Amino acid sequence: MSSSILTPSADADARETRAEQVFHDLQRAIITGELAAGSKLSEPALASRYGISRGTLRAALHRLEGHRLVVREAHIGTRVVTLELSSLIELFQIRESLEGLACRLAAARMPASEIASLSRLLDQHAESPDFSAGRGYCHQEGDFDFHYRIVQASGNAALTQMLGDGLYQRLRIYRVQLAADAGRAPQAMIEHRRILEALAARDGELAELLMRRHIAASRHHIERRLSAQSSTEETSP
Amino acid sequence: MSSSILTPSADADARETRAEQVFHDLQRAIITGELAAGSKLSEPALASRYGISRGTLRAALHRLEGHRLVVREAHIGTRVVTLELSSLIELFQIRESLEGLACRLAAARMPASEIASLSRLLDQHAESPDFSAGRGYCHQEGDFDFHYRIVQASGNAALTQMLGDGLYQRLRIYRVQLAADAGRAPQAMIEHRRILEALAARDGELAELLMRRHIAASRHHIERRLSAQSSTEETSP
DNA sequence: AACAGAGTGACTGTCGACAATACTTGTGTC
DNA sequence: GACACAAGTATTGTCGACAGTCACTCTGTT
Repeated sequence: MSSSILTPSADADARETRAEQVFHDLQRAIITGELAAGSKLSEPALASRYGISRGTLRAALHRLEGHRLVVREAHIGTRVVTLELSSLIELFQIRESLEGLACRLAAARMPASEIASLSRLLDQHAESPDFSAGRGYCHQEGDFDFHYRIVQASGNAALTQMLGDGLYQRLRIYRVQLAADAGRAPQAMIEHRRILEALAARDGELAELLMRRHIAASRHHIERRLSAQSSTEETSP
Repeated sequence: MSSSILTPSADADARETRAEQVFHDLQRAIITGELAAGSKLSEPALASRYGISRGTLRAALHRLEGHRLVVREAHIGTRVVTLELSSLIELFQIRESLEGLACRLAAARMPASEIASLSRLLDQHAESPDFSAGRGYCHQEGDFDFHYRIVQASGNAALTQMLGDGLYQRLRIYRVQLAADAGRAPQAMIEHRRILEALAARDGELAELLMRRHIAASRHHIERRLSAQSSTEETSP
């Protein structure tokens, strides 16, 4: 089997529809901040930019709306979702609950080979230059890889879809733009290892508890970081 | 002044778009089973049936896809989601987790007036003829009203949207077609009252625990009911 | 000068038609 | 009789154009 760890996007398949190509590209642009949060998306402008018809572009926008990456209002237009601290906290509360569930399920069903593979993934992360420098890791793709692979191992397809297609995409917007997890990489690595140990021991209750604490700690870290950031920016408009 | 700006008759909402009207009607048709699960939705047929263009109908189908009520495949077509027991169990696992979270949050934030209002709602349910007859209640709108109002009281908008726009709609498909909760109404009523008591006592931990048990009991009830049903229907195709 | 209203401009909603792809049917061969 | 292949049909993807609605501007009045 090809050992490529894929993100759920970015497969430029020839059988892919134009609307799907544009959807994926817009999704990437929104996540990376290339399209600023809250900015309006003009249908004629985007259609001509991608060289497609407005109808095709609207299909892509509708898909983005389904993934909660844009909000549409009748006769008004389409805007990229805005990111507010309160919404970010809400998403982390949901993550805490759902990934705890995923951990409990994964402890019972995850194959030993997959557990070993995840352990090697953590080793790779620990050896990466980004991690050694104290930056990156958490707001990289890799962090979601660890979490996402546990979610996949839960065997709950609806859960995997709900987190992978919806929640994680939205969270990546925050991560890229706010660098929300900066400085927490070493502690997060320790917590990841402990979660993996609980999974290896087939202790679902413990794995759930550790994952909930891990995500709660991330949430608290972001809360402190953003509140401090906002207090130093009181003079800016 | 000219008295006839609007004819007050039969115009559902003039500000609602045709595509939105059709979306709501298709959503209703799917939930009620008027459109059978797994059946294919022909764009030309539906467009002519609603008297709209195919482009407009496609917008409605895209919104249904976003709500996970239909699945679309490029160059193949659109089908109503199929309901399988395994998926139903998955959705209940997610509900158990998320509504437990909602209960814990609601215990801290729910206004006393809303708790009193919910108590009166349960009284109404208990007095309804459907409940006394031992049928209904649970797979009525009212059951979701109780649950949904707790979710709303959690104050987590993302959670409310995730459950209300997504999960509950899909669950209603099962409820309508399988009458999954038949016979459990009295027990469910007792559990609802205990959850409400925990909320009134501001005991978030207990409220979460009770809600999780309540939903788990529903899940077990459905599992037993459907396994028994499938064993008696072995002769049917 | 400030506010209200009409007019203009742009954008979104909707439509019908054309092209590309998938499914169906009929035929021929083994 | 069954299977494989090819033509035909139906359905989906895409496009350009028209109509309705909203936002902005400019003018006129108080």
